[in-house]
Amino acid sequence: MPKKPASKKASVKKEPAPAPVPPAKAPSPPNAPPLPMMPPFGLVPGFPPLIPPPPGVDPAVWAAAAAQHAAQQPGGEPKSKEQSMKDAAAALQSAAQLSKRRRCMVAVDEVPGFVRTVYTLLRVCDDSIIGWSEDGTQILIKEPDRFAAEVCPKFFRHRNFNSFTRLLNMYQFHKVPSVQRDSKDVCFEHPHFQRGRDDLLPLVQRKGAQTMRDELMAREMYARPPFPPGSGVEPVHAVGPGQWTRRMAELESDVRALKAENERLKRLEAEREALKCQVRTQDDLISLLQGAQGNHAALVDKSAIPGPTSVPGLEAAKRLGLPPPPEALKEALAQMGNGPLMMMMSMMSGALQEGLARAEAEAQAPKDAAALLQGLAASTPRKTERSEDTDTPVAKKAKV
Amino acid sequence: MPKKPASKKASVKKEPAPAPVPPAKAPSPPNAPPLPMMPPFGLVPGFPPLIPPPPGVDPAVWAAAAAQHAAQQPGGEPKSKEQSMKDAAAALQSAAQLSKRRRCMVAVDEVPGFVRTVYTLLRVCDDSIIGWSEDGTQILIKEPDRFAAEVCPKFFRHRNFNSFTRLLNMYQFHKVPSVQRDSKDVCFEHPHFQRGRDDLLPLVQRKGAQTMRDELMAREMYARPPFPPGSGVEPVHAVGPGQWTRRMAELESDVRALKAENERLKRLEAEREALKCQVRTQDDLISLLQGAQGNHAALVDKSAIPGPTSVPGLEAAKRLGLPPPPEALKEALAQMGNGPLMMMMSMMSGALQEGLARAEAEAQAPKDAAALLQGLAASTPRKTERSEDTDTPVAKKAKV
Amino acid sequence: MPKKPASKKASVKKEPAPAPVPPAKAPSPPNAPPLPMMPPFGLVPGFPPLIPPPPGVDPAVWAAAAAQHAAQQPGGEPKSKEQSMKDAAAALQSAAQLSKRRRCMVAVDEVPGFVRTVYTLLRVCDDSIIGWSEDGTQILIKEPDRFAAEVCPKFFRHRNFNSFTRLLNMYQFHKVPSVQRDSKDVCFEHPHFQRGRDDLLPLVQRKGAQTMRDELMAREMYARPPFPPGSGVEPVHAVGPGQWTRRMAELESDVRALKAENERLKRLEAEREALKCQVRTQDDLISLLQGAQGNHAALVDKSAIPGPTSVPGLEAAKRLGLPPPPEALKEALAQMGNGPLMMMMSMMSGALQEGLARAEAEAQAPKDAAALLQGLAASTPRKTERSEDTDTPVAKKAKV
DNA sequence: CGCGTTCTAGAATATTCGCAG
DNA sequence: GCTGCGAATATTCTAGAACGC
Repeated sequence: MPKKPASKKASVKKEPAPAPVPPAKAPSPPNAPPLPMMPPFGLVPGFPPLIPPPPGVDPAVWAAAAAQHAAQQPGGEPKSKEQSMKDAAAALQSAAQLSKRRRCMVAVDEVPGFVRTVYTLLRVCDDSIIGWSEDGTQILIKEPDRFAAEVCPKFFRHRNFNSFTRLLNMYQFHKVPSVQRDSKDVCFEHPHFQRGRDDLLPLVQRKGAQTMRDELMAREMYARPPFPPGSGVEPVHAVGPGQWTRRMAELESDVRALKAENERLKRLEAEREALKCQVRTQDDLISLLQGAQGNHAALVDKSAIPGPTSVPGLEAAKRLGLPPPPEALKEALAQMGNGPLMMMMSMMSGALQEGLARAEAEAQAPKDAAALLQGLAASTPRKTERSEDTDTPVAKKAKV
Repeated sequence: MPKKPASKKASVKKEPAPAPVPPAKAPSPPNAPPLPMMPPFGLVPGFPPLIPPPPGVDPAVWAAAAAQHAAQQPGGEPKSKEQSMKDAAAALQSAAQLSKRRRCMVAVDEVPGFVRTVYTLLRVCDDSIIGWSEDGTQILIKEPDRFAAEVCPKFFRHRNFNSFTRLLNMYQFHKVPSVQRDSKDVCFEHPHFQRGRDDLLPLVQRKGAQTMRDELMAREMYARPPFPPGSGVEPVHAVGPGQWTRRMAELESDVRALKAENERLKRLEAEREALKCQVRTQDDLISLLQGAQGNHAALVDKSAIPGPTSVPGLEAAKRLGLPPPPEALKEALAQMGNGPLMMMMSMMSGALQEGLARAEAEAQAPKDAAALLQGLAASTPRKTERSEDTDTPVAKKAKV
Repeated sequence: MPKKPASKKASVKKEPAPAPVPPAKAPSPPNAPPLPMMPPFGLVPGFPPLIPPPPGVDPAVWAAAAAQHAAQQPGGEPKSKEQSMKDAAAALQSAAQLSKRRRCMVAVDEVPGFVRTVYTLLRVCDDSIIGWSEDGTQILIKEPDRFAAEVCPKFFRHRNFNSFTRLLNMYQFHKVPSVQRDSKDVCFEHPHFQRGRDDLLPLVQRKGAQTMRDELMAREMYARPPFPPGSGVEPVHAVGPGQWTRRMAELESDVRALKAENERLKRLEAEREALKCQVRTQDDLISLLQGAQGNHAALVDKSAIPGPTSVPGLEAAKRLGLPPPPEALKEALAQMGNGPLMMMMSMMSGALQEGLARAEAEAQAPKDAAALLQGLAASTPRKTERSEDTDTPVAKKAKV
């Protein structure tokens, strides 16, 4: 697995001014050495030193510890615990994130962020709130309330004790029933989570983590599934192993077909896109016609319809904050009596009738009819294989 | 699925001190009524009132709005915006959580917490940072930086603009590219997220919402092919379907789903095809109307419209000055009994008659016509299988 | 893998104009020469010198740096940072382009343009905005906002921080979460991107770069997972160990793509649905217009338009006993050469025939005409390849 | 074809709620 | 009762995909 141990320690300096999470108040003395480079672990007073030579330690984690250490360096004065916790929390935040994000199919020996966070948390928090059990195999939250209110928000994005326990459970910690009935302290443990044993931390893994899962699974499964593309094996247990080859082939075939199909759909989709534009344009046109109807002079200039987006009526409706009721238009149209169209129609009908009358009047001559007929006959059939096509609709309408 | 909308309001109080996310400083005025219950909506100044009787409104949300309202009640003085935002944020925090959590297989008309949060956020936040677009259809984040730094932590558990956008995308919002290149403002929209339309909010749903979950799950479960591994072989490491088995199963499941999906799409495609025809017909009609109208007002020619409005045949006909390529119309006509068109045509028949009549009048050479006719008839290849077909219509009409 | 670090320096001179290496004059201004340097590299104060003989350095880049350096020579006064950055950006612009174009199937040791740009950027930009981490292993963007607004446009074609990070990710940089939760500074790192180590830059390659192609391929092939179990089977089809892996990967990739595609199509389908509604509405509108036209008062009831099948207009027309065949747009129509109309007219030929026939009937020579007609129709050339013959007369007449 | 820019989605972890044993 | 877990959303980092050059 690819690991990048190099440059790890260096990254410690990454946190120039750890300036922990919350306050901006003098995170670190300006003149103070930015970040002492010495091995950062094992410096928290009262706690066993972390293994000095971090073997497979994630650089970020190392950095976190360093940051915390640095924060404590100046002096263990007032903020001692306070500030150190803050710093540690901050450092951990990033460390956790780092290791996690980077993970994705990580090496098996990676320490989950949460685990690291809790581990650090135990070192920097006030013992009156949370700490190790005497034997160093359990976590003892003595004051759950304070822990939730004061500690949680510094290390997590919440202030609920339940959220903390949820994650503990997620990482396979288990609650240890308190001996005393009334005591409010809570106790958790994990076989591989022990004081001073951060070498075991990588074994504390999330429930559904695929960290090594894949590898293990694969190895476990061993290549059972992809059973050798038919050799002489399938026949034996026809149902079983040979299945794989067949399934594989089917899958590939299906995928090929689907791809082709989708290709076709995509093409059609493009066509649809054009259709959309067309509809939009029609919409504009209709609006225009309607507008012209209402006001002969005020014709909407089409040039005013720059893009496909502007649909006069719609825009107006939008601006008015109206629910877009298409009926409104229709109603309005109905009420206002359609000017242009009606005009046009009436005009047409008038002219037609007139023309017809005239034609009739003039139609005394059969020869004329013949001439007409000629033209007619010539034009009618037009390469239509089945003339019904041409005639039928017309005929029907004519009858009406 | 079981719904228990009742008891919502009560649960609001579940968060004793919502104490918003960040600091512990005075989460809410000690004396202020925790959560006034009166109808809370429509009180934010400057924004259109929400519909008074919330139809599908989640009780928790209602409570949240109430809280926000209450916060503003005391006085609109200094912290007006400030404090109101804070309170709203706090209330929303819990409300959102509540409504969401409670959801689990929710009814479709529930409003996701995030959506409600954003909606409220838009009412209480400084307009110089974030607000509605003019027409109320878009979210306009005018100052993303300030939004991330100041607003986000009040309504969410983070201060990253990206996290905000991620969720917007999750809820199917889409970014609207800014017109100006240099402007840093960001714009998002969702078809059902509009100002003053909280009745539409239930339609804004998360991507993988469980609404469909059931269906998917069922389908996937139903087709559980993943179990093919040899019968007698796997038991050994029956630990779990390994990598390969799992991947294979997933693949097959996916392919199945895709097939079904494509099937559906294909069906819809057919529908689309009909739509196209309809549009084409409409286009022709509009052209016609336009042309008629053109007499009066000289309307802009449709060809001036940028979009792909052209109906191949029609456009071509226009440009060529017309030799009639009627197939397009015919097809459309044939495929869809289009009322308007038929009407049009019937009406036009008159015009044609007139035109013919005139032609007749101009036809001074009857004999020529007759001769031509004769010649034509004589020379014409007789290969017409059913000449009646051709004649019939004419005959019929003649009878009329 | 083939590496050709050698010959690089030589190639430097390849770029003649760039005023390469030796802007000898005033190598370093008195106080703080931003970028003094003879051989352009390795002179930045406070930073370890770049390796004088740039091994994998692209000539163009080298030239770019030189150019930038030269530009600064005159004086490192006011614009020092400002101008230098500008120049560097400009130089890089071209350099990047050049080197890239030149590349194509690059050698493995080429430095991608973006990488070089960032590397340079780190030298010339204001440290308060972006800079190296203390240990020189990470990029620290202290003010993302300013970086996006001020620096980005100088080195890239955008001003979005996200675009920058996208590329960083593309080149396998990883984000290092900020220590402070509230701090807005962003930190990225790449194992081979370190201060003063431009000899490592060639190792910073784009994700899909062909450089690694080989390695990846090899590794994947190598990881012949599905194949382990079979005992005596593999040998048979030992064609390729990675066969199964590859096929599987391809399948999965395909399925992913198909899923995404279908997702898109589904979305579009929804859009289409809206389109359908729109079309329907338009249809109604057109019907309405027409109806109004034919009869001012008799508006078709919308409720009567259930589906696309109903033909309101026609029905109305029927019921109203539409005024016969209307119109005569004659000259108007003829003049404006209206395509659709002409088309219509041609299609109306049937109706025309009828009208003519009727006229004829009323005329004095019914039978003659009828006879002629019949003969004509029967003999009429159906499916005449050249419809012009047929159509022309009619068209001509109509136009007249 | 490749790269850069943009928008969106994937993938892993974190936080919350509710249920079951 | 209360621990452990499923399931949904939230947050973060990274990758996919479309488009322009």
